[in-house]
Amino acid sequence: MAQARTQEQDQLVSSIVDDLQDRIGDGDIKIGSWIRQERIAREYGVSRTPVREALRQLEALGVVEIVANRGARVILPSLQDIAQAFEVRGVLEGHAALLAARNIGQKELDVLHGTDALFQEAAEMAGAQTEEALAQARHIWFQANGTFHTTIIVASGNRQLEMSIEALHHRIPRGLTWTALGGDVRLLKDNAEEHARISAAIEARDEETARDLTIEHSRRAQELIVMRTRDQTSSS
Amino acid sequence: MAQARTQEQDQLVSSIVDDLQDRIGDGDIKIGSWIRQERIAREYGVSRTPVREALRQLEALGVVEIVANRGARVILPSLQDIAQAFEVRGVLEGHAALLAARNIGQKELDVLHGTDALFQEAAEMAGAQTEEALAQARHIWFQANGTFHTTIIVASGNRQLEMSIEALHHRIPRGLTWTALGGDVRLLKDNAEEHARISAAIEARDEETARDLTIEHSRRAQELIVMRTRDQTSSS
DNA sequence: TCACCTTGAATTGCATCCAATCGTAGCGGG
DNA sequence: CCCGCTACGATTGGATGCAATTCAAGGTGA
Repeated sequence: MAQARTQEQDQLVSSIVDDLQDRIGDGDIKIGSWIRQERIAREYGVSRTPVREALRQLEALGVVEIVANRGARVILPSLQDIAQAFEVRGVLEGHAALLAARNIGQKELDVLHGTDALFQEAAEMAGAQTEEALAQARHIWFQANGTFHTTIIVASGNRQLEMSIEALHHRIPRGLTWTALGGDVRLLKDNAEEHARISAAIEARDEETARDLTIEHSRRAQELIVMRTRDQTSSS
Repeated sequence: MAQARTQEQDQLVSSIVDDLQDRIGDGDIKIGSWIRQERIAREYGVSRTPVREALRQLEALGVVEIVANRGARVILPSLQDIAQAFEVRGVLEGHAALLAARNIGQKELDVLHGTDALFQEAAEMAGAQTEEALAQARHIWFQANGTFHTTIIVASGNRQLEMSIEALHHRIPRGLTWTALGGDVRLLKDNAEEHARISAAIEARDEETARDLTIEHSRRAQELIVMRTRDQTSSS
């Protein structure tokens, strides 16, 4: 096992970082919980050294906080943190959409339009209301949403913008938007509509509209999340 | 020596990170140069272990790149990277200015206006053209510029925005704007004027103007830097 | 009963050690 | 003279060991 590692060269640390990030994103590692070096090291079959380096990176990324002599804990953002992150996200992705409207190529436009159908499909599938259909709708929506935003950001052609947005995303739990949409067909249809309108504005090379719609899109998600979180915390 | 360390608790790694960042920012460690773990470790009187963790953090911060089995190198951003970073910076700080216009308090407003005189002073001092006066002008300008931007960002009240901007700043060499201004009295006066206009817009609670002026301010700095860099590289 | 102290398991922080890798200088064959 | 190969120094990558710290449980005395 240690031998296989010599193949992977160094990417050991980065692969641990990526994997931990995924596990945190997927909820496998709970928000606010402690991450034990020894445990992670055993899971990956390595010593604590690379694990510690990975945790340091996650700290710099804003994913965990390291408390002296206590260890690393997954950061638990407050509702205000999340709301503010969505505001920044709107500004950044809005600008990405503006640039995308200017710079996007036909190929990427096709990819963008390809997601339209997926968003529709997810919305309709959620109508079935069965556990299974919802899970599948969730999967499709995630796929489409990821592709949609990534495509726009890459199409913007601004790598610094890309990095800033990515860093921001790492600081907020994944899947919040989907949770806020809550499988509500009405909301999902609206969501699909918003995406389609943004695509259209980009295709029409209407930079300002693409930006404004994206900001609005982010703000809507933010409001849903805030509302939903308030409901949950007040009803529990 | 190792005993003294037990006092400092853990902040060892973070203090190394901060210090290295400063040294890179000040040009003490050159852009594009390699950072040798052993050397840094000796300088701080520690082993390589905490140094490596610090370097991992700097990697995550986008300050250095770590090449497998070769070490850490201070990232050398291309002119395009810098231009794009300034564009993003304009968008982010523009939004910060907008929020600041909404949320700033009297105390912070005073701080902001306090910088007006400093910018003026720096501009006039640069007129002397002596080596000494320039160095002092540089110092005053840096002080004022740091205070100005920090105040606006903090006054925005959005911590995620603050973090995003800070992260962005770490990715571009410091002092570029000053270099681009090049001690030119005319440019420095313009620069002072721009700052004053932004302050005024914020005080007047004119959110959109504050934002637009800030974006324009960033764009102007970007253009100066691009021009100046082009000149330097073509004339050498 | 309760405050306070002690003790020990769990865990982290750092140092040290060894293996793996890279770049280069030197060497020999063509 | 040049190309390729090898050996070696410099350096990094990861494992291990040990001291320091934290937290909690148990014990002691008033």
